[in-house]
Formats: sequence, C-alpha cells, structure tokens
Amino acid sequence: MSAVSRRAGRFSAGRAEEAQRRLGALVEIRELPSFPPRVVAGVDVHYEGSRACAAVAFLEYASLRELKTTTALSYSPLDYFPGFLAFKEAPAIFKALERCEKPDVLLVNGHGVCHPRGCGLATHVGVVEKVPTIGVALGPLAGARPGSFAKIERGQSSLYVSVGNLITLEQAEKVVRRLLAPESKLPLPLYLAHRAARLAARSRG
DNA sequence: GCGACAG
DNA sequence: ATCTTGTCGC
Repeated sequence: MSAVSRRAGRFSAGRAEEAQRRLGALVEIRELPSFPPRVVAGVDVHYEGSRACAAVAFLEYASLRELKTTTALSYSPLDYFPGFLAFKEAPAIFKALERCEKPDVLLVNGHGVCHPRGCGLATHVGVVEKVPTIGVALGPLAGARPGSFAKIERGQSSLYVSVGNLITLEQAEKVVRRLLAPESKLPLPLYLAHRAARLAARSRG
C-alpha cells in the first residue's frame, strides 16, 4: 500500500477485528416488533475526494411513497479494506442518523452477519444504533459464514441479504423483495439514498 | 508472482 | 467506491 494513496491512518486490523467480534456478539436475531414495518429507510455514503456525504432516504413501506431524505457531510477517514467497510463508512452514517428519527427498519449497503466475524457494516450500524438493520450487497464477502444470508437472483446480478440486527433473515428477505425496483439493482431505499448522497455531495460540496 | 474479498 | 468513451451483447 502506497503511503500517499492509501489513508490507513492509525487503523489497526487487530483492534478492528476485536471490535467487530465484540459488536457481533451483541447481535439480536428476532422478529420485528411489528410486521410489516410502516416506515423503512436506506442509507448510503458517497465520496468526493476526502469528503463524504451520507444520505438516509425514508419510504412508507405500504405505498412505497418517498417521505423525506436526510443528508450529512463529513470527512472520509479511511480507505476501504475488505472486511472492514464499517470503519470507512459508519462514522458518516452515524452523523446522518443523528439528524433524523429512526425508521422501523434500515437497509444498509453492505453485509450484516454474513461476514467473517459476524459484523459487517449493517450489523455494526444496527448494534451501535440499536435499530433493526438489513444488509444488502451485490457480491459475497470471502470468509463469510455459510448459511448466514439469502441470495436473491436478479437476471445479471444477485443480491446478498443478511440480518444486520433486530430482525430475522426471513423477514429481511421479505422486506428486500418487496422493495425491489426495476430501475435499480439495489432495493428502492438504497437506490434513493445512493442518488441523494451523490447529489448532496455535489451541490453542498 | 498470482489472485482477490461488501463499498 | 472512483477514474471515464465507446462498445460488445442480449
């Protein structure tokens, strides 16, 4: 890794793995208190150089009506390392989540418990924020625990759905299937969050 | 040296 | 993820 192109900072893989095992042990796999959920949201982060912009897009589950979007500009602290996405994206996500109410369930662009240490980005966010989360990724992660995800085949691509926190895999898959949109590989809330984060990073950067 | 593993 | 036009394939 070249010192100029990779911002590793004080990142220590050993300490990060320990944190992931600690958070992963706190995951609670259980049914949502109320199903189907009323309000769902998706969160995504867009990067412009060293700046980061997180967006949370809210939808009414029954109607798929867009409710609102919350964004937050922040600083991108770290490059991406496989297995450690949360240490790059979670800080920006936390800042955006501070600015809005919690949805009944939050979709996150990344894996949940389908992760070598049972703590992908969706789990990291769900455990820290104590909010139900679903991990949605376009590809598998090497070393992930077998049987910890549902694979949704979608023509060219596939979706890997896993529990983030406070939901069951069965409910997570139902929610994702309901939110699939023809205009995007990702479910609607993540598609909207993705677009909102990019727009906000450009207009408010 | 080759291969590769969310975003 | 991001750099970025045309191009191959259904």
